[in-house]
Amino acid sequence: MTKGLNLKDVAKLVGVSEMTASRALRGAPDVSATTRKKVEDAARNLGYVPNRIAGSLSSQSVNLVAIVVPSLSSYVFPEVLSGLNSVLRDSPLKPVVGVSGYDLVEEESVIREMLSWRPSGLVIAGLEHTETTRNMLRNASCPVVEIMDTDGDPVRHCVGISHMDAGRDMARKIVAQGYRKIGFIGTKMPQDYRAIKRFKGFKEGLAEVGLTLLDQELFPGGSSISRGRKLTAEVLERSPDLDCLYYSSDVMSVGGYMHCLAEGLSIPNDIALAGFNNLETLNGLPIELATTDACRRDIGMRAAEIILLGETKNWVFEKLSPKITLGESL
Amino acid sequence: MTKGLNLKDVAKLVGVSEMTASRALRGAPDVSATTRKKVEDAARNLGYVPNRIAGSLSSQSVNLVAIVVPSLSSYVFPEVLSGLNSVLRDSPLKPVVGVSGYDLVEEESVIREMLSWRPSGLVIAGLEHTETTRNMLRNASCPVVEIMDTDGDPVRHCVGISHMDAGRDMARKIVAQGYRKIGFIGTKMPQDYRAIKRFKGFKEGLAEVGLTLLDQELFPGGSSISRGRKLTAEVLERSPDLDCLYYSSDVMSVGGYMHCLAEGLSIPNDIALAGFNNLETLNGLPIELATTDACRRDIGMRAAEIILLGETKNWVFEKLSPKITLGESL
DNA sequence: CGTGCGATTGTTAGCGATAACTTTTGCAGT
DNA sequence: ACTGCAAAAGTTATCGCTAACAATCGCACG
Repeated sequence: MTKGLNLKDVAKLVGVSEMTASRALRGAPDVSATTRKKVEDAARNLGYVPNRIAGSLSSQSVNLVAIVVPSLSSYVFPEVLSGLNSVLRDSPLKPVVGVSGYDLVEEESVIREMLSWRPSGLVIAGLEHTETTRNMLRNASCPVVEIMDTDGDPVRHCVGISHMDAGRDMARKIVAQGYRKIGFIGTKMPQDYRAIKRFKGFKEGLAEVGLTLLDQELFPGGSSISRGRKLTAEVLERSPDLDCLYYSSDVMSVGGYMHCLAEGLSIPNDIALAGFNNLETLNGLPIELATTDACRRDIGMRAAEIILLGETKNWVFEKLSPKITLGESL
Repeated sequence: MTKGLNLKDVAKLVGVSEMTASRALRGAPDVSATTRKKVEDAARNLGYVPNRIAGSLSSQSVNLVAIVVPSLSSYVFPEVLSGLNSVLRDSPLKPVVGVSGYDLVEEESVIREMLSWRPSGLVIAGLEHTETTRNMLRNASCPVVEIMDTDGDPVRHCVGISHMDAGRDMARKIVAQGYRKIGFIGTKMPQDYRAIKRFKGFKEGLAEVGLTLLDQELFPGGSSISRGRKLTAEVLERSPDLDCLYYSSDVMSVGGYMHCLAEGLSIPNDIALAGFNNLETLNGLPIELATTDACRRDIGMRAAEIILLGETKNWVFEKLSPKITLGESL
């Protein structure tokens, strides 16, 4: 930040005051067309890039929306971002992304960093935060939206789905399809609160008809097709009786499908599979795998709309309804 | 940005000057342990979040690194980010991500926005930019690194691979394996310059032994498994003679594999497949698909290291060597 | 040719922090 | 008790831009 090229240089070159140059470049009114053009040309020729740090400090406004997500290495959050983007595109607000790595302490530090730039809005995935984080959210002077999840106690605005319900509903569908020897395979298990809620809801759904899980595998690492395949192999090895597997993510269920392909298992006759998220990955597979659509894009869009409203007093609480697809694997 | 909670409030509460409070909170020297503790407690109790806009304007330094990528909706760039992150984690610098959507005009606007915050570094994917963008990059007072690609004319630092070479090398491998009736399937074709370069290099590689493509399909939309499957079906329908298909992306070749599964085609006997990127997706498949590892994580790490050096005069030009995996599909 | 009012342009005063410099404090050493 | 000096705390001046208010300018109009 050494290069000294500022508004004064542009103004001097044109022979107007800084104020006039400022107005011209911002497209503010009260500047004659000729002056505006001269200023714009000068700015372009000099390669002037406005200093938004100074501008924001002065105008007390920042055109940024902070988005904090646990990870970008899955198709889940990029699609939320895409929804956010599609709405923010038509506004002066720009999204800025931070990654918390499924770690509440890291999340706290990322959020503090974001808030220190005084954004016009803050969007965070999840309802679980450190107490300090919750305090920061409460004190923030911009709209704050917690997204993805509605099972809990939002600090401010909230848009998401109930993962408890999603798990329970899938359990009911599975039971309704006649499966009784059911297993669960989850990843990021201690850290991914939403996956835990689905797991909990799922078990409750089974309990409604007196069923319990025949087997389960809770893997601490992240989801991947290869991991899904490996864990499926392990679980089926030790519990060959299973007739249905519910996964915490579609990525994992695809891995399960790969295992079945490799082993020549027939789906859903030998084993039924169900995942979660309705990821794009499911689309080109030879068979359609059961899943729950998590409304990711909608959630992103609604969050953006709430930010644009600028409301910081009457909190929005919006619970979307995820839809289950049975496909051919249940 | 209305809430008035600033350093003065904290200082007043403790009964010290703003300067002392500032020093205490930044961990600067020349503050007694007792005063520091009092200030920290007061800040915590008030829920004070420093205003980095003011701080940066004053100190003329910003702890942000701007990263501009075409898209987050593929595994390609998140992995670059992960590499960047892993290096920046141990520094005071924070990554901030912007998305250009494979659009040079949008890229220009995103980069201008980023530079207006006077970051400590800028990382951009690709070597193709508008002339205005190139000017901004030249004038930027922070280190600028163009990543992913080395076939072209970098403005500043550059870390990447030669996609021309990558395409040519794959062509040679394919020829060496004995295939002669070769097709190509690409996506994002007018916009993805790197995919175009691979395609070009690939055709040159074939030309070295007097071969030309038997068929090709250049799809303007993005990659997906379903798209890969569909296009593979179309191409094989109209050109049943093909013995090998090269795709612009692993996502597409997986789609091709899905087509083969569904149609009962044997790989590589009926048709050989090769993709690009070495995405994680390839890992759990029943067979190992041929691909080129694009060194994405390494590129991210090297870019971060260059930014940390802070060098703005002697440009680094680093060309990494991608490795080809033949797998079982070639 | 002076008046008046809208269109333009300029001037002044911060925004909230920090760099650089100055002043005060605390206390060892004589 | 007094000097000397490092440690601790305070003052002042910006950083680059914009809000708010003040001053001109240009020209239609009576």
